Amino acid sequence: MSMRSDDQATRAETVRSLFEAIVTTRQRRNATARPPRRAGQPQPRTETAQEAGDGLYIISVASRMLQMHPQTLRKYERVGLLRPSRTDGMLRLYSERDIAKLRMIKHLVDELRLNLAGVEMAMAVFDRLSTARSDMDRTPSGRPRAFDRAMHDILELFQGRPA
Amino acid sequence: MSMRSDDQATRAETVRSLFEAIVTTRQRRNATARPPRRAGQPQPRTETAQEAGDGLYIISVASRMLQMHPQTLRKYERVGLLRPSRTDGMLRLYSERDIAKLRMIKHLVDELRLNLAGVEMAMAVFDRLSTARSDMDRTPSGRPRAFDRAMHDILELFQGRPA
DNA sequence: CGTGCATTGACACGACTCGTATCAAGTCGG
DNA sequence: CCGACTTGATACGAGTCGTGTCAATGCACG
Repeated sequence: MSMRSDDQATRAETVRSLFEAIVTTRQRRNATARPPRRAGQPQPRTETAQEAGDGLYIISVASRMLQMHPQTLRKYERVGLLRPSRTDGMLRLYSERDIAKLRMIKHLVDELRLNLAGVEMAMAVFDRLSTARSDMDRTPSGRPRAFDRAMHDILELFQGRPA
Repeated sequence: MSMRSDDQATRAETVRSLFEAIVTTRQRRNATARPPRRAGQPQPRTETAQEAGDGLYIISVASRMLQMHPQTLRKYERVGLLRPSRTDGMLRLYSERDIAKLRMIKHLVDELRLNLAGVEMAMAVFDRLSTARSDMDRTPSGRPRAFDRAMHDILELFQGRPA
């Protein structure tokens, strides 16, 4: 009882990083434009049609990474939970941030048993909270307003704002 | 199109009060112990089996007030969303606060299409937020801590805290 | 103190949601 | 140009949720 298995511990750690991943990815996207991809390297990667480089994955690769069915990924996009970019030929391209988001969705659905409406709500709440958090870090003087705005937004979410 | 029907307007007002009702009821419960029930009065109420007095309603009355099926109310209690008090004979007694909670649940299920797991999550988030709010009002000096604690709690909810 | 109506818990059924399987048509890269 | 992959659409099984029904029990009223 008092002993946590290693599996439990690592799973908890993974879960904790689900949400951090999304904000950090968002921050990185704003901060550094593109650090990797050294120019001199001759790109010895095999790079079949599977990979599009630079942290973009087509659906087969993404679904294998996430252990999720490709049709599930397509359905999530269909209901508006996600919007991966596309190639010219309309092939889906999942970014690292998309992957993190999908991992979070998978957790909310599989572990917490939320339906897709609940997932949408949870992600919206999370978004408002992390926005307030970063606003507070940026301008500590406006802390109360940030919280009040987040609370107001979340209350409106609960009240069924369509947008 | 540009004209909102009275029905829409009143419904929006009702929805806005759903959440307020819960906190105000909670506050009232803490503030004044029990103002009604004058001792000298001979209790001239007809009081069929329908009413238990003092803002307590048996299931048939509650379900009629809320336009919800009695079995639905029982199921909500069964899954842990609610815990109405009971008479000695195990009859359910729904308080005003229970009614407000049920109204909120009805909205989350019917309008926002959440499943019961989502309802539980939403109510827990709402609880953490309103707790933080009242903490902040009580001790303005500890504002940042209140927000951080609420955010931390909500994050843990998303991570699947069983309790 | 009995009689009739309401409530209790348990079970079952229909509608809906969600993940998955399948299909023909179109896309991609060698 | 060809084979492997992706696309959107459709269909099916499993699970959830609201509701209906049932026998047993509680409660108010005469």
